Amino acid sequence: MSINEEIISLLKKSLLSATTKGRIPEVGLLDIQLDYPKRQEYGNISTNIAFSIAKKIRTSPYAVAQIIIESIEKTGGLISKVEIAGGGFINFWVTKERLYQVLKEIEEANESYGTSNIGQGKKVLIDFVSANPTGPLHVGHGRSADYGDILANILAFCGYKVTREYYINDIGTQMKTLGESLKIRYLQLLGQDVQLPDNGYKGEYLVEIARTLYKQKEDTCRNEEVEFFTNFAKDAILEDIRKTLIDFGVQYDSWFSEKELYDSKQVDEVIDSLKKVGFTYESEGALWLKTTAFGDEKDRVLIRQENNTSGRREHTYFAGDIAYHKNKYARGYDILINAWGTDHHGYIKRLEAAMSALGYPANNLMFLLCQLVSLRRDNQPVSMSTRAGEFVTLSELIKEVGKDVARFFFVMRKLNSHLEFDLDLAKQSSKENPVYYIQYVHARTCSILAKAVEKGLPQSLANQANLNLLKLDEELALIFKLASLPQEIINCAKCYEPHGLTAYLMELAGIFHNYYQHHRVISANKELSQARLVLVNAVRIVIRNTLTLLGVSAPQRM
RNA sequence: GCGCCUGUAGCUCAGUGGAUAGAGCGUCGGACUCCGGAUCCGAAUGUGGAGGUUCGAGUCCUCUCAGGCGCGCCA
Repeated sequence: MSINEEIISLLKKSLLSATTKGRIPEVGLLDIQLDYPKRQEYGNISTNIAFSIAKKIRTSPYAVAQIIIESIEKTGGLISKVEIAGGGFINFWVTKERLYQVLKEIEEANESYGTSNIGQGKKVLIDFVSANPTGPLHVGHGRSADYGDILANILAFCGYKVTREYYINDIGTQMKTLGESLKIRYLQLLGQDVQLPDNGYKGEYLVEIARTLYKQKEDTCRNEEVEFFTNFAKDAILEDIRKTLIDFGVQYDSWFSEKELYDSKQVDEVIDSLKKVGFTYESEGALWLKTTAFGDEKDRVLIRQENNTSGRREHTYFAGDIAYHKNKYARGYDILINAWGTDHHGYIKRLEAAMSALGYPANNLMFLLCQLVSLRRDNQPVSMSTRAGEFVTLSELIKEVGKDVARFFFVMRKLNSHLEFDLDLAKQSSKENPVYYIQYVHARTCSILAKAVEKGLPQSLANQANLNLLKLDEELALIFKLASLPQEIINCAKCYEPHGLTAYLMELAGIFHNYYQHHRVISANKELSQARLVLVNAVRIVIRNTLTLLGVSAPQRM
């Protein structure tokens, strides 16, 4: 049990004892909130439980707090002091002995320190990035990729069974346009005077793909159908996307093709199901879904009006997406997470409506919207147009600032905030750059541990060292910070927000650097050195585990 | 026009309805015979505006101002 769990358990026992003795009326189930106070004089952990109880039974928070702490068990070696402050806050101080125990736990758990089981094996599908294969990933996709991957890491750490999935929109109007655009680029290479239409893909990358095609097949493709070019472009672009994501440290468990949903008739089937439940109708030559029945602003089209040029009735993207989500449910996931760009927010209602129409529970279908990213260089916003000399692709960003920096910067902000990526700061290799500041702690701890070996100090194991020697305030604060990692991770998992971990790392790094600056780890006092080496090793493990969750490397030397 | 999101320090942003609102950058001033100076210590600056709910509001509600995004039989 973690320290937080132990305190919650103490509080529950205390409340139970107080209510059975009739000192506090029965108040029903309470969600006990613990907090890490900002000020040292408020202890290690505090709770506002007395305020919530006082509100329900209309009495003073101070009186309730008084009763609670009188009923609290003070044996058990967890708490050294309990106080009431600020009119009803209950503040706890954790014993040194319990903190030393944490050092042992960290050493023993090693790579798995920070894990928990709040997920209880529930299956989660995270669908993220899923950019159309019509061009390279840009920096906005980078943020989604970073977010989705880190969220997946965190949920896995918390005991969920996680699948990372990329949904490929490999069919439909855009794919056709892509094929047409490539064909024109190819024919241009052959010297033909043909121009891209206004809606064509104008990016330089398609010219390069045309060159690749020419290298492979020379001029033998001039009479191929558009579909041939679509496939060639799609494969080349998907390969580029995959490679960029791997360079970024993001690996998917599953790549899901929209086209296969059509080929295997799953789209037709889901439309039949929707017809059967009576939520569809024909109008103006199209098939509509009555999403307004579920709170959408207007009804949405599933199958489009007959197209003049193709003479066919084509499905909308929406139709495919309904089949896709039905398929996700059918695969037995408990939680479906869609990490989308904020520009898709208008689309959420209609998809929820469709799933409700099919009878699926809406509450385990999550939409997490990722706000836009802007770049800043030389204190100026960088234009996001594809003008020459100004990068916009994720791949270029990785080349310029490095994977570690890019990943850390993308996750520093709350998902819902606009993110301004400061390239100048990102490229500084000094303390100004938070990534190096944190990685430096890891390198430093490794270096200290190596120095200890060099000096012939025996291998320091927590259960062999005399940890009682760690009694400085800085040391106890450092250990307490290490002790709070599992709870920090749980908090991130509960609200699907990983950015708290960057703040955690900054704080931990600050405490450590300060400690290091003022106290020698390895000194003439061998026993003390041993104890401090255990602490340093624990810091190393916590920094490494947290950076790993963030997809950032933990270098031993820098 | 309608809908969603965002307004917190000079800049970029944290901040589960709780205690004296924090961090990084930038600015200014300091610290090294040492286990890594890619480090450390110190200083200044405040919630867009108006009401309301509450014992308590940056956080919840209403209005207002400013910015972003969306409002296709595109995806």
